[in-house]
Order: sequence, then C-alpha cells, then structure tokens
Amino acid sequence: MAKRDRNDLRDVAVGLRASADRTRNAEATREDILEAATEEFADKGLSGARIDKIAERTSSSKRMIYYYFGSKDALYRAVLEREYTRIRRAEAAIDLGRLPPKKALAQLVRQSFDSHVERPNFIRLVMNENIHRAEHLKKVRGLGRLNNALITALADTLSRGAKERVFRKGIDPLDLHINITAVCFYTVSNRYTFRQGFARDMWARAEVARRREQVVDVILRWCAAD
Amino acid sequence: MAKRDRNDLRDVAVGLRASADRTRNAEATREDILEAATEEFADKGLSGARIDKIAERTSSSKRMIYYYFGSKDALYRAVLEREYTRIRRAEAAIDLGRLPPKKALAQLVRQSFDSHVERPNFIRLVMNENIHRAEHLKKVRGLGRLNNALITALADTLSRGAKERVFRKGIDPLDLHINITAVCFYTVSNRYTFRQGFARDMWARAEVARRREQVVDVILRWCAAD
Amino acid sequence: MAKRDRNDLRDVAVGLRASADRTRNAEATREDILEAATEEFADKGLSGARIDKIAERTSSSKRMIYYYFGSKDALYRAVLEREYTRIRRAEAAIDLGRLPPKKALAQLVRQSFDSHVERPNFIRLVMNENIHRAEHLKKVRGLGRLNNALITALADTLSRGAKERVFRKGIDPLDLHINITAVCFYTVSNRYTFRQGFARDMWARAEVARRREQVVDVILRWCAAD
Amino acid sequence: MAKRDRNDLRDVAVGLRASADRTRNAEATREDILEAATEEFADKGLSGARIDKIAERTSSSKRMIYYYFGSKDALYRAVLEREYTRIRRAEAAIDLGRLPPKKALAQLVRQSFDSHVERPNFIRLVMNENIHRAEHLKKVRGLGRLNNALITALADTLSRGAKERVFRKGIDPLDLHINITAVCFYTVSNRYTFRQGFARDMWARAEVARRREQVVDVILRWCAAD
DNA sequence: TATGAATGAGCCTTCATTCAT
DNA sequence: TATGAATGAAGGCTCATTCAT
Repeated sequence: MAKRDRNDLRDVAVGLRASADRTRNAEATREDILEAATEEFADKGLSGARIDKIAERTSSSKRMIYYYFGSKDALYRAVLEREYTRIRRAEAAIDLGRLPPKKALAQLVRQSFDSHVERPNFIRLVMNENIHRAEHLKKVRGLGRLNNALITALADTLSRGAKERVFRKGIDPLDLHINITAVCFYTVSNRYTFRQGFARDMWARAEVARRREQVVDVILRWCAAD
Repeated sequence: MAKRDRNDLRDVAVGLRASADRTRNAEATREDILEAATEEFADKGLSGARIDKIAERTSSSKRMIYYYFGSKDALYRAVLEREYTRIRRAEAAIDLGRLPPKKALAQLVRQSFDSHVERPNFIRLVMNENIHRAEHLKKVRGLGRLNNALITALADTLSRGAKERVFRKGIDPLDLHINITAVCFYTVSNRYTFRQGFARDMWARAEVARRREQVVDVILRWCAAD
Repeated sequence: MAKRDRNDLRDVAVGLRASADRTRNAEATREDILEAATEEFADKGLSGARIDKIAERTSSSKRMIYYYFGSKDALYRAVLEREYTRIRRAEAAIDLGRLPPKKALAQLVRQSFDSHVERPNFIRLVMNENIHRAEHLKKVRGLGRLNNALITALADTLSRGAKERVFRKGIDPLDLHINITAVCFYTVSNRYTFRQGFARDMWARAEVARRREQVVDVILRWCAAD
Repeated sequence: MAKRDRNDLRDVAVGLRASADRTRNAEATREDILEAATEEFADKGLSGARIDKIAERTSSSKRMIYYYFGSKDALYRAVLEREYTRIRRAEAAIDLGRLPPKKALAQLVRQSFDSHVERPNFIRLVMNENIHRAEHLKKVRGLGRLNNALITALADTLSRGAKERVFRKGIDPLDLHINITAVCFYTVSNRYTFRQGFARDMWARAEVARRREQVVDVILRWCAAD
C-alpha cells in the first residue's frame, strides 16, 4: 500500500495548500459580497435590494451569500457594521496636532465634509436606517455608543478656543457635532430632491467646493467669540 | 305612464344630488387611501410598503386603490405630490408682515423648524426619494421648480437686514435656505441613528425646544453683520 | 290644479316621445354594442376580449352591456348568432338563375370566396369557436342544422352538370361544399402565419384576385368529367 | 484533513455525475412543462390558458415554470417554437425516393394529411396565432422563413410530372403547397363548427379515412395533365 | 335607461430561501 | 466550498360583475 500512502501524503499537501487558498478566498469572497451588497442596499434600500442582483454584482454565487451571511437581513447588518466601523476608524485617526483652535476646527469641519462627500453610499444607508427607525442598526453587535474620539477632539478644540477668547464659552461639543454633521450631511443626502426643486446642482464639482467653505464659515461664525 | 315620467324627472333630480354625494364619497375615499398610503410609504419606503397593508389602514379595499390610482407607483407619486403641495402651500402663506429683519429671519427659521418637526412622514418620504435619486419625484406632474415664495421672503429679509446693517452683505438667499433646511432637516431625519450613536434623544420634547432656538442662533450668527 | 294637469299632459307627450326614442335608441345601442363586441372578440378571442375595451369602442357604457346582454358569455353568443345569421341569410339569397352548370359552380365558388374575404372577423370567430370545441356555438339558440339552401344549390348544379356530362357522377354535395370552403377559408384564416413562414402575402390585393380564380380552378377540375 | 480532501476530490467526481443527472432532470422538467403547456394553450388559447392549470398537469410546480421560462408569454413562445420545429423537422425528413410523380404527389399529400390529423394541438395553436395576427410567432427566434425542404420536394415532383406529361405545366409549387395544406388543415381545424352546422362528423375514424383519399383526389385532379 | 363607484375572486409574477449533490 | 434546481409564501394587479342612485 505504498501507493496509497504516497497519495495520502500528497493529499495532505494539497489539503494544506487548498485550505490556505480557501481561507484567503473565503476572506476575499466575503469582501466581494459585502462590496456588492453595499452598492445594492445603498441604491435600493433594504427591501428594494435583490439578493439576485447582489449575486450578479459578485464574482461568486447567490448560494455563497447564504453560506457566508445566512440571510438578507444579516447581510444588511454586516454591511452596516462594516460601513460604520470604517467611518469610526477614520474619525479615531484624526490628529489635529497643535493647530490653533480656529484652524483646528476648520480642519475638523473640512474632514467631516469630505468624509460625507466621499461616502455617499454610507449616507444613503443611514437614511435608510432612519426610515426604518434604526431597527437594524440596533441589532448590529459591536457598535456601542463610543464616538468619543471625535467628540473629545471637538471638546478639546472648543475649550482651547474659549481660553484664547476666539470661541464663545458654553458651547456643547455634542451640539457642535450635530451642527457640523447637519450641514455636511444635507449636502450629500438631499442633493437629488434639491435639484428637482431648485435650479442648482449642489453636487456639481465647483458647487461642492464652494459649499465646503461655506460650511466651515457657518460653523466658525457660530462658535466665534462675540 | 305619466307617473313613470314624473318619476323619471324626479330621478334626474335625485341623480344630480346623488351624483354630488358620490363625488364627495369618491373624494373622501381617495383622501382616505392617500392618508393610509402616506403612513405606509413613509414607514417602509416604496418597495417595503405593502398594498395590502395600505388597504387594511383604509375603510375601503385594495381593489379601490387600483380603481383610483392604477398602480403602486402611481399611488406613491400621488402621495409625493400631495405632500409636496402641502408644504409649498404652507410656505407660500408665510407673511412676515413688517417685522424687523432679525425677528423676521428668526421667525422664518422657527416656522421652517416647526414644519419639519410636524411632518416627520414628509421627511422620510424625502429621504426615500433621495435614496432613489428622486426618480419618482421627477415623474410627478405639476411640481415645477417654483419655491419662489420662500426664497423671495428670504431675499427680502436679507436685503432689509443688510440695509439696516444688522446682516452681512452678499449672502445668497438660496444658500441661506439650504443652511436653514439642513439644520432643521437633520434634527428630524437622523434622530434614530443619532440616538443609536450617542446618549441623547434629539426627539425628546425638551430637546426639540432647545434645538429650535439653537438652530435660530446658528442661522442668525451666520447672517449677522461683523 | 290646472297647472298640474297641464304638466301631466305634457308628461304624457314627453313620455310617448321618449318611449319611442328609447325604443329606437335601444335597438341602436344594441347594434352599437354588438358591432364593437364583434371586433373585440374577433381580435382577441373570448377570453382575451375585455368588457372594458368593448365599452370603450361603444358610444354607451359598460353598464349598458350588462343591461342588454347580461354577461360576457351571453354577449359573445349574441355576436356569434348575429354573424352566423348574416352568413346564412346571404347563402339563402343565392340565385343561380339558369346558368349552365360550370358557370353556375364557378359563380358559387366565387361568391363563397368573396364572402370569406369580406368577413375576416367571422372567420376569426369561427377559429375561436373551433379552439373551444364549439362549446359556445352549441348554446346559441335558433341556429339549427339547416344550411340547406347552399347545399341544395350545389346538389342541383352537380346533377345538372352530370346530366350534361360536364361533371363527374357521384360527387357528394356536402363533400363539394367542404372542399370549396376549405380552400376559401384557408386564404383568409391562415394569412398571418403563412406570411411568417413564406415570402408571400396571400392578403395582397393582386394575390387575392389570383387566388380567387385558382380556387375556382381547383374546384372545377375536381368536378370535371374525365 | 487528508480524509476531508479525499472527500473533496470524490465530491468533484460525484459533482460531475450529479451535474449530468441534474441537467437531465432540468431537461426533463422543461419538457414536462412544455408538454403540459402545449395542451393548455391549444385548448384555451394564450389568454384563456391558466398557469395554475399548466402547473397542475405538471409533475413540478408553478414556480418552476417561471424558473425555466420567465413569463406566460415566453412559455407560449417556447411552445410555438417547439411545435413548429417538430413539424419542420418532419417535413425535412420526407424522402420520396424514386416514386413516379403521381405516386410521389399522392404520398406527399397523405403525409401532410396525416401530420395534420396527428397534431390537432398544433392546428389549434396556429389558429390562435392567426387570431392574434401572428404577433407571438413573429417574436419566436430561430424560425426563419425556410420551409424549403417541402417546397423543393413539391417543385421536383411537379417538374418530373410535367416532363412525363402526367401533370400540367406551370403549376407554382407554393400554390400547390397552399392547396394541399388548405384541404388538410380544414379537416382538422373546422371539425367542431362543421359538426354543429351539418349532420356529419368529419372527425369520425371512417370519415377521416375517406376524406384522406378525397384530398389526394382533389390535388391530383388539379395537377393532372389535361 | 343610464352612470360612477365598488368588489371578490383569481391571475401572473417575484422573492428569499433551501435542497441535493 | 460551491452549484444549479427547486419551492412556499406572498405581492401586485386584472377582470367580470353588481350596487346605489
């Protein structure tokens, strides 16, 4: 049975290689699916999205979606988690160095603006969640309430600014965050209905650039010391 | 036969009255359906909404929905048109009288804020439209680009304020409108995901009241003369 | 109450006039509906036809169709009866005078051919009946098995021809009728599928004329004495 | 893990075999559905046919019909294509060997007659198509205008017959085809309405046999040299 | 006679999901 | 891991028909 043994040995080798490949492929396949699903869910919402369409955008098959994610809802949650995690990771990486308060705040606003503009799909997912009262977001594990990184940065900047008399006192960092996000979010979120109602395209390149500075202006004037 | 003919004549009269009744009922049925549909579409989006559910909320039947509106899409469009028309009619009715510029602007902002808070379903429909690139809104007839009433009021207020040196010069009325809407819209639109991310409920009664004044503050500070 | 009486008298007059009008209208309305229904049923078959479409083609309303005919099936039967009656009445009116047998037969064939060509809707109704195993035709009252007029004419012509040695003996008149009808019917009935299969349009004016004479030729050669 | 891999390898083998089985089943399922659909469509026409009824006649389900054919119309087209292809394949297989012209033509006519009698469902589908102006047949891909096989055989027989002075000169092969088909088609297509109008059942076994020879007679007499 | 509103039954179709291999 | 076949449940929509006046 020497032949048998040799075959067995070869099988082991093949098995290891295959296993590694499979692992690597598994990761890649998951990513592939998530990418496709993000597009589809952002485009159509949860109920409008079609598993078949997602499978088509994928290099793998519909069956694989169920193999990896179990159900449409679970896939949607995985997409939400991935997108939120990305955003938070980006926010956590913010480093204002030792910029003077005004410049620091301006930079924070610009970063926020850019991150909204760069991820319109995320904005649409958020809108979709709000339509559904965040019922799916609630179920996403590992997404506790800790956006502290950004809020802390804002608080720090505000207090430095107040000390230097360039900002008013008493501004709540979370309020500031809300206002920044509001003006940034709207630019991306409502561009389609806005274009329908008014003769201006908020999404045109020049218009985005102009709006970016206006958004900074709105925030800085709100914080400015009297 | 004379009697028969008299009856015929009476029938005509009765017919006319009845016809009015029927018309009134038809109108009522339509309204009833639209009301139910608005709820369902706002709640679930176009694809998530179920005609059966809409029918359940109605005092008439599923069949009637098709009798009056023809299709789910057409019903959705009718809902959009009705909601937009309401909003615009309200905007057109704005009368600032002869308030001084700052007070006038503050009131405009408060009205805008209130109208957002009072119509959360409209906000969700707008979000849904933006997810779908306004493809349905585009098809709504009789919704040209004329929000002039509001923009005109803003322009007038801005110019009066500039003349009286309480506002800066050079503020574009449409930009102002965007900023007002952005901060108002966000308060309503993103309350669910916000609550998920932060330990604050923007939708709590007290919080809404507080935010209302903050929104006025943001806008007035942005417009204020240096 | 003289006034009342005058009114009553006027009512009577109005009533009589109206009644006559109504009768006349009733007849006209029935015809109007039948005409529209014939078109629709011929075009779409029984199940493909739509009561709404028939109503649209009519100057009256859908409700009237039910008032006069009771149901879709009954209307269809009324259409069948009307069409069959027309054809039979035409056949009964055939008068070959004292034409010599060959000319008489030729004329009979041409008449049959023409009556097929002129009533394509009837041909389609017949096809539809055959698809449904004549189940509706069976139910049409007043359509007994008496096409004798035509068959008698054929029998007479055949026997005269045989006597004069221009036709073979022993030809069954009903067989002759079948063959005449077969070649005529096909020209009208299968024109669409034929055009799809071959590069010839049997329905082109010149082609119909040519086919007419060929059909006569086929029949005459079949009957000719050896 | 070696075992696992061996299983994997075996799985591949099994997979290949299974795949063949599945393919065979898929093919069988498709055929099963087509068979049932042919019956139903022939019986009721396109609009009268019910997908549910077709599913009932099947060993699979309604859902499978959509899995394989996509829509009722597409299924109908598939049925048309299959039936037409069958007929044409049969026609292409005709081999008259070296029969003398008269016998050859008689055989051609008998074959045509038999193929009509044997496929009454096809005849009904053709009638249905003609009612609908062949609009569905038009859309059937892969059904070009090439019935040449049969026409060529007819042309060949005619020219041989003319050379041998048993047939007239100048008969157009397509005309001949039309006449053959007309008399054959009618026997099957109009049997129901005919029975309703006359006291004879064209579809009775003996009657079919008699008609078969009569049809041959009609055609041969038409072609015979004077 | 005539009309618009209303309706129940049922039809075509879709979709997420599972099975067999 | 991977795949094509299969499916139950439900969703959108249509149609002949009737009601109220």
